[in-house]
Amino acid sequence: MARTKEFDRTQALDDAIQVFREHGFEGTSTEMLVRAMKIGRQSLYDTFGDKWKLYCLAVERYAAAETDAHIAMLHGAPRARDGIREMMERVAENASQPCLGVSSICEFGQSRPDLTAIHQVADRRLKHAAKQRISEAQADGDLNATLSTGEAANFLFANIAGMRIAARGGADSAALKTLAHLALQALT
Amino acid sequence: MARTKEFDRTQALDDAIQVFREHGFEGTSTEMLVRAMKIGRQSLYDTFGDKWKLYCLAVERYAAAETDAHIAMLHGAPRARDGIREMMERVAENASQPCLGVSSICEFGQSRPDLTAIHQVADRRLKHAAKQRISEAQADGDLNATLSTGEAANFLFANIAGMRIAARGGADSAALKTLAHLALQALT
DNA sequence: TCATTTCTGGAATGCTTAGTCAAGAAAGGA
DNA sequence: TCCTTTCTTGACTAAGCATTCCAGAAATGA
Repeated sequence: MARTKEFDRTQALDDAIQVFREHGFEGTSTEMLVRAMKIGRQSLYDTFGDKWKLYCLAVERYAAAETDAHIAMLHGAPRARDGIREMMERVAENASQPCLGVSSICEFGQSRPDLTAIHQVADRRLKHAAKQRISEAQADGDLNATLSTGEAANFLFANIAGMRIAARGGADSAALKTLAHLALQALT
Repeated sequence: MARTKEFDRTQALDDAIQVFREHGFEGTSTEMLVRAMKIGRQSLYDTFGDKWKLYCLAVERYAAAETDAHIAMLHGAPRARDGIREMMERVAENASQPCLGVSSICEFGQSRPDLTAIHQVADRRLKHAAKQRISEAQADGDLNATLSTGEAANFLFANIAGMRIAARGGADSAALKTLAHLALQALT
């Protein structure tokens, strides 16, 4: 068998993610995709099926990467509370680029079961890690121990989404940092 | 001059708002609009110009009404802190329907100056009212007076957006109420 | 060199879209 | 009654869309 030219699927998918982040699903045409991905139209359809499947793959990959990054921050400091702060601060620093997770939830809500399933997988994993770390911080006396860890985690995630909307609406870096700080302080 | 049949522009615009809330700009076709608005296609173009102008009008009207409702809640109780709480609780109660403000910011970011201008008008008005009421609550000793009123207002707005994203992602009413409560408590 | 495989790019298909046009129905004033 | 205005309806145009088809280029193993 002859092994022949192969484009980098992962790179192409990352390029697609960038386009979907900026323009959403409906706002993105296949023309925009093939240009950004630098592959032929046929390769796109052969490799990814169709536009919707590609979008789902993009959301899945983005969510996994984003979850990894959140968890890495959560565990990036010995003290649990510092880890939580680093997670929130990283969001503030990266919020100038739109979030595909927020965008896809906003665009489709719960109307597409396959998309909802993708979100749930990432959500569960992140929530599990966050609850653990929140629990630790509570044990350290750094966070209010009367709060349920699940509620505290939900609050952090809602604030992350809020920060990202604020950023997309024009909030500057300093304002985002303040939001991150206030969200963390709320759990103290 | 003969006054003749006239459809209700305001009602038609409200119908358009409903469609745009659910499907966004790109996800809405003129076919969906004329059906929902119960007017002829020609009437739509004669009255509102084109799809984009109709969308801007819808966002503007929605933002004005939503701002009015927020402000009404803010002033719905003698004690400033209660007014702020009522604003947050109303959001929790109404969050099952998607927010056109969040949606349009998510879909277009800062890329359309006319849309950005519409948001800014509503934002400024709401922020002004919120800052006043926050300031009162601080004077009452109900809110942490070391916080800048602007930062506190931004925090509340970010939490409103976060609650709405959470709701669109499937959060139930109890979870939203908890988010509202935590956001308010954060400013104490 | 040749064969095999994969990617490319343009052309074609068929559907959907936004927006226009034109004929006529509805409604009320004169 | 007739006239004027506004709304409706369906047909139409022209562009854009996702997707498929096809001919050939690129790349590599034999």
